[in-house]
Amino acid sequence: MLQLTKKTEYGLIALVHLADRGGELVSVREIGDRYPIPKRLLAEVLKDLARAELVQSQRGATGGYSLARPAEAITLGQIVEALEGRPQVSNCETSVPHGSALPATTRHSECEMQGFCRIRAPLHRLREHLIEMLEQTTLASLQTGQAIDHNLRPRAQAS
Amino acid sequence: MLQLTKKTEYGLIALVHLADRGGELVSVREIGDRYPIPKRLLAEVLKDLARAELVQSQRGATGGYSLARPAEAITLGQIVEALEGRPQVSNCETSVPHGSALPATTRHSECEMQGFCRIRAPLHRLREHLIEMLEQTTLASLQTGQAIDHNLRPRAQAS
DNA sequence: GGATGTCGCACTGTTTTGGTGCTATTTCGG
DNA sequence: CCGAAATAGCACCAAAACAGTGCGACATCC
Ligand code: SF4
Ligand code: SF4
Repeated sequence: MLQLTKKTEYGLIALVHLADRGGELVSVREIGDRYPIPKRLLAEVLKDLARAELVQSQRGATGGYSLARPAEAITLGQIVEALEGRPQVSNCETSVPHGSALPATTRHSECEMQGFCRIRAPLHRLREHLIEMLEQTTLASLQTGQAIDHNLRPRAQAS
Repeated sequence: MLQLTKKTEYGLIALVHLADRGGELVSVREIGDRYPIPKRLLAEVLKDLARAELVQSQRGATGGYSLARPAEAITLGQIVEALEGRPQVSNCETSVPHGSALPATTRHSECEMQGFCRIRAPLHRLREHLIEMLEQTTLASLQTGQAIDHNLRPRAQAS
């Protein structure tokens, strides 16, 4: 449905919270206590984020997570990729997330009409734009509330 | 996964094919014979498209479908909306497609933290941009192969 | 009146998503 | 040294969305 998953939303929330804390170690418990998110699932999300090296983890008591780099250097694109794989618009090619978690079962995905498909190229181009958009949205911009200003300039059939 | 459904792809293919035929009546059979799409499902798609008034239908023998307006006046946004509902990025608010086909079950969707959600606003803004992007892509631009030039202008954290 | 179409809607099988269980391992604090 | 508190890994389950089908009705041309 062209919609990001709950996992991604949870991840976003966690990351924003994490960003607020600066470089401090934050436990899953702390985040889970503040937002109505199943702690267990949240933990899973953080793990994925750690695998993608967007956050650093520290095990043991007093352990937790912290951002792996400044919020300005973490993009929505990276987050989405870590949590649900590279975004695709069409159904040709299936890329698995960064880490290792996803099953990568359906290896069929060989749409029989890739050769003569009229809509394939335009769709891919659309995808590029979408990715670009995600890439321009940093965690910092989410954090400060406002932002996201990738000016897309209206064109063609205006009125 | 931020990916459009097969139904939408089928719809796109059908519409492009339809656009090529100008204003002629084209039967589901004709399209189904040219592309490896389950005819039955294709029929379902065309019906949805008709409900959304993107195509006109003519019943009876020699009947079929034709574009309801010039290809330049049909946007990807309208197509997606007809086939899978208004695109959403976050999980608050669920809008049903135009017509009547979709079940519209999940009416819960009351995310408990709408009041104090930090990521909600930015996500909504992102959604607006996405919709704008879809709205700027016309069927004509898909048909001619090239196109899609909603200049999004890079900005913020460049290097 | 029959062939060829669309219409409508319900129904089923598969895949993805959302969420949980359980056990191991790491680390701190006393 | 021991136990509490935390992450790591991985498998499992339930519910929802998606992909596809069945079938009977209605419309139109010949
Ligand atoms: S080939 Fe055309 S139809 Fe098949 S998946 Fe790629 S885009 Fe969709
Ligand atoms: S409120 Fe925040 S978390 Fe809840 S759905 Fe809207 S965006 Fe996602």
